[in-house]
Order: sequence, then structure tokens, then C-alpha cells
Amino acid sequence: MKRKKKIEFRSECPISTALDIFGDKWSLLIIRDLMFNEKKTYGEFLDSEEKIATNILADRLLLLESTGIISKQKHPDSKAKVLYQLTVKGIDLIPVMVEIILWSERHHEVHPYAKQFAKMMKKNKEGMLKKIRNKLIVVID
Amino acid sequence: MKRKKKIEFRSECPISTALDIFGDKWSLLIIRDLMFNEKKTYGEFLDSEEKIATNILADRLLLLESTGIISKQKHPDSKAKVLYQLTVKGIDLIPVMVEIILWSERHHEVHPYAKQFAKMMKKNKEGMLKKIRNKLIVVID
DNA sequence: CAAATTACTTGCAATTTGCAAGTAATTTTT
DNA sequence: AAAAATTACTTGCAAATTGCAAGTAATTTG
Repeated sequence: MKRKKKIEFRSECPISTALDIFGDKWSLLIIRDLMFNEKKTYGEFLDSEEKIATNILADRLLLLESTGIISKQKHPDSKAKVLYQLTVKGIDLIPVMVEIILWSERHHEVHPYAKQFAKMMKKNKEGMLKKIRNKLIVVID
Repeated sequence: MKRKKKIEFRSECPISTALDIFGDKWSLLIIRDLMFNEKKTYGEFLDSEEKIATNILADRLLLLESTGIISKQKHPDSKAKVLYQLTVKGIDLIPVMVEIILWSERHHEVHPYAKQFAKMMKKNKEGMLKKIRNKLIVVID
């Protein structure tokens, strides 16, 4: 499984461009784990509830890196590990992710934590957004 | 090309659930055309800039209908036409779509209208959201 | 220093996509 | 009123992508 060198943008429509990057069933789940679940390594992404296949994970990490949404760093604990993190471009996806969560919570049966999340968002959206962002701010891109 | 009767939800995570519905390269483009481009018929969806294949379009319209995001109505002008429209659940995707547009505009080269859109959003987001919503409000679901 | 762990690759089979060419029911044109 | 367009799809098939199981190579642990 080798991925295309360059991703092709189908048009200059902002929605289309975004979908060219993360329009699939898995990319936003990796971003979710980085953004909300403090996951940082290949192994941690692998053991999600949705059971992403290891080759797909490798492919998507490459894609997200090549589109500037995540970056690889040295893991402080071990040479055998790789630390993945969101770049600023990735962190900027917070409002997208939050609105997806709020929509899904409103229209589907989801985990209780999502209902809690929606309630807190209703109280103070700006504050919550900043709080999430502050937790992710990072030195190197 | 026959589609699976039922879509399978991989987990109760709100992001995952949303992706099970619209996590592909085309669904949100149909929603975009309904939401922002006043498109309403099969033929209109077909002639987008991104050139969706006709079998894929048929498949996605069915999927969006079965998940309650769009609905089919009689076309007032002709029996040969079908009128598609967003349901309330579909209209509720406005904030998701808007945040995707804003993110994409911020990080990519996109159509000039998107820059204009971003500028207006910055001025008065709540007002804009309401305006978009009002244009879509509909009698039958 | 042998067994785990970590981050991937590789080899297929199965599914999905994309393209070209129908088809069936209207609607328009002549 | 027949013939030609239009509209909303379907069908067949090749090509691409996904998903599963089984490696591999470099650390790290017992």
C-alpha cells in the first residue's frame, strides 16, 4: 500500500478542498484522538473503539502529515516511539470538530460524555473552545 | 451498484457516527449545493465543478435520505423532475459547513467568494448563520 | 541475550469508485 | 401525434481503495 505522492484538489471550493484532505471515514478519528483523547503514538491510535487497520492508519498519518495537519516529533521517553501532534492548522480544526459533535449529539444516540460536552458548550462556547485550544498549544510545528 | 440496506455505526462516538453518515468525498458536496447553491434536482447536482459520477450521486442521495438529512418532494414544475431538500437535520449542519469553509479559507487557496464569506462571518457570525438558515426553512420534512 | 514492544510493510481478497453506456418515464419540438 | 430531448436513475466492468492477517526491523525490557 503506497499512497499517491500528491493529493489532488478537485476544485477551489473550500468544502471540496477540505474533503480532499479529510473526507474519509478515518482521518477525523485520528484528529479526534489527538484533540480530545490525549493520544500521541501509533499504538494509541491503533487501539481505538472503531478498530482502524494498521495499514490505513499508516496511510492516514502520512496524509495528515503531508497536508500539514499533524507533525512527527521525537518521543521524549523512547527511541522506539514516535510522537504525533497537531500543528496549528490541525488545532484550527477545533471548531469543525466541536460543531460535528454538537450536531451528532443533537440528532443521534451517542456516548453520555457527548451530552455533557454539549451542555457545557451551551453554557460557554467561547470559553470551552479556548480551553481545548490551550491544552493543545505546542512549540514546534 | 446496490447499497447496503442499513448503515453500520462503528461506535457511539459522535464524530464517528457523523463520519459513518457523511465521511466520504461526496456527501458534503451535495449538502453544500443544497445549502449554498440553490440546487434541488439530480441534474443540478450532477453538473458540479467536481464532476460526481451519476451512480455515486444516486447512491449518496439514497444514503442522505435514509439518514434523514435530505428528503424527496414532488417538483412543482414537472413530473419528470424530483425536488430534493434539506430536512431540519440537514439544515442543522450549517455550523459544521460554515466552520469547514472558514478553516479551509484560512489554510488554503480557495475561490474568492470564500474569502468574502469569511470576512462577512467575522463581522457577524450569528446574523449570517440565521440568514442562511432562514433561506432554507421548509414546510415538509 | 531472549522475549516484548513499537512503528510500520506486504500480500491478497473484498468492497467501493469511476467511467461509459443503457433504460424508462415524462416533456418538448416538429 | 410522432420523434427527439430531458430527467432520474441503473447496469456492467475495470481500476482503485479498504480490510485483514501476517510479516519485519529497530528498540526496549526482563
